[in-house]
Amino acid sequence: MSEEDEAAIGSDARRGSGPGGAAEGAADSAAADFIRERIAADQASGKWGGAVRTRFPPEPNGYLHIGHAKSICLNFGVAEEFGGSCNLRFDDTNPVKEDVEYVDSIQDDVRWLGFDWEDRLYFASDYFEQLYEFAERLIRDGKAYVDSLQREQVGEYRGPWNEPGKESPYRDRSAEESLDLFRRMRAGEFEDGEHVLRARIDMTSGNMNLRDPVLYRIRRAHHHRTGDRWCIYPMYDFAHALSDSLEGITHSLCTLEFEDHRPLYDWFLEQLEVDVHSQQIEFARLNVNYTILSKRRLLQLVEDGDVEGWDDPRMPTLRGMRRRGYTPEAIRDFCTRVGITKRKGTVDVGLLEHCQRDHLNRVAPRAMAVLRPLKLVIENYPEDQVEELEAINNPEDPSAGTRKVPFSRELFIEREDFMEDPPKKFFRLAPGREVRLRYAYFVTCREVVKDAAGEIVELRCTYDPETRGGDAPDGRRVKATLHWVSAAHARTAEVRLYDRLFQVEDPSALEDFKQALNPDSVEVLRGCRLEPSLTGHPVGANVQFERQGYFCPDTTSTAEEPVWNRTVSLRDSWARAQKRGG
RNA sequence: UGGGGCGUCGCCAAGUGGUAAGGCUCGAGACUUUGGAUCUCGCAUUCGGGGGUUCGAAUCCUCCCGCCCCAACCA
Repeated sequence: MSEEDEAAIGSDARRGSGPGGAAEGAADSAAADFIRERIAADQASGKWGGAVRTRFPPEPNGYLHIGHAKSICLNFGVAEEFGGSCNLRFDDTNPVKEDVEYVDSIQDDVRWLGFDWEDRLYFASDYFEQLYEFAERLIRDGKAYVDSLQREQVGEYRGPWNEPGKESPYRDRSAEESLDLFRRMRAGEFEDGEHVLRARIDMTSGNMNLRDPVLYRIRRAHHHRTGDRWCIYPMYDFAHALSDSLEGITHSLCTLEFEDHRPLYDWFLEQLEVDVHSQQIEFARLNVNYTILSKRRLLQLVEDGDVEGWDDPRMPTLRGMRRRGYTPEAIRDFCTRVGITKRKGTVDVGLLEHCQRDHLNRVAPRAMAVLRPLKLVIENYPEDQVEELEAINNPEDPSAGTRKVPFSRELFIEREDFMEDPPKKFFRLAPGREVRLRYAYFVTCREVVKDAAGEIVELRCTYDPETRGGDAPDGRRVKATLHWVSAAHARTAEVRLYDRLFQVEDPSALEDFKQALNPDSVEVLRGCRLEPSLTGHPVGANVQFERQGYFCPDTTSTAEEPVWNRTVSLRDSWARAQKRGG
């Protein structure tokens, strides 16, 4: 979106390079998708005078999710790449479902994702007066009429796919009569549902959208922007096509289910002889396995309390992902890697996770945190001594520098880093075995202390003072390096580990998608110990807990009671090997 | 059943008549003070199927099969 970015948009700067020079890790010069090819062709042929104007047209009836991100990246991305612009337009033609809560959150989410519509914020409702004029014109031209059939009758007359529909007895109403009725509809003289304005197209068309589609319905509902000024509201097809035209949209990109609406879209623009006949192009919407991307169903989860809200970290909403710690860079990278085609498919969440790890690996500072603490006492380490050991903040980024981490006689290590009776390939701590404590010393386990119940409560170890920093002067090697935290200096925190919200790949295929909800989608760990440098870490700021994953403080986190979310775990080849081996 | 689309590796996805890119996943190895990262190597004789055209087809023709969307006064 910046000037530099636009300047950098060469003929093949198709992918990646979102705002802020985002997706560096993404494919460099990948082939353009069919939409970009088409736009490039239009630009080359001089159609539209080389202009490219797109729009992202959400209906403010829910929160944006990862599926919308694909569309946002496409629309804003294409505009940016071709030196055009992208509008943010709310498709707010159905007041009973829409709310300002959503228009606010949507703007916030689009901005967070990294896109800027500058002063081009529009609402279909801003065009209500113009749309009304267009409607009157259609009536005057004999291309639309007021129908007074009952709602159910309209459906019956439309007929089934395989037979032609029946024309409404009101279809031949004179233009004058229809015009009068339509004006009175607007004036509020009729009850909801009493009349409807329909286009006069073709009741025998194989395309149901052309069987005299409804243009306006009477709906006495308070609109979030126009209040009670209107009691008739335009339908999507009519409003959308004309809003696009009014805004001078050159390429109107939408999802596949609108493919057979295109003839209707074109019909409106042709009949009304508008200046700009926008081109609608359809692409496949995004699907991700183990989740659900349906505003209706997501709303249900929220309303039924299956999740904490729209921003629950397990939700595929942009809000939820943001709270969980997902970054705009990763989401944008994901969207470009997924591509744009007309094939419906389902992308593996693994790709999303990979994109997130890829980004965070490069930018997230490292720290040590023990999630399931096991006390480790170094018997030969001085009782009251404390050393400040130097640790690297990010091995992938030398400029991130180093920090000091306190080390003392009593530490905590991860419970799963010790096994009393280790299997063959287990390299971590075990009785009599020596391992390295990261950035500290080599320690050897001398004794395992258990409580009455036989539970391991403490490990007694000895350390080798010669190995300070983590290297043995005699060249001695260890097979494992463990993270740790000094017991006296550690900060206690709650950590939430998230797993997929659903346990089946395609919950929407089920009769009741809720049956597939994963009962273990969140595991709350209390009493976790964090290294002191993490104290007061800002909400949402990502850090890698070494050997474990990427985490960030939750929105509910406070200085007194820190709460961290795991965004995504690190790849764990040990865990995978174990799983594989049964 | 009428209309509109889509079928290339487990998942995405290039390919547009010249002899199957890439990413993710997965497997093997190297390296490693994160069993992370990185690095090497491997992973479709075959493009939903059958015919045909052609010196040559995933790409052209043809027939068939499969899947998705559409009968809201939702978007």
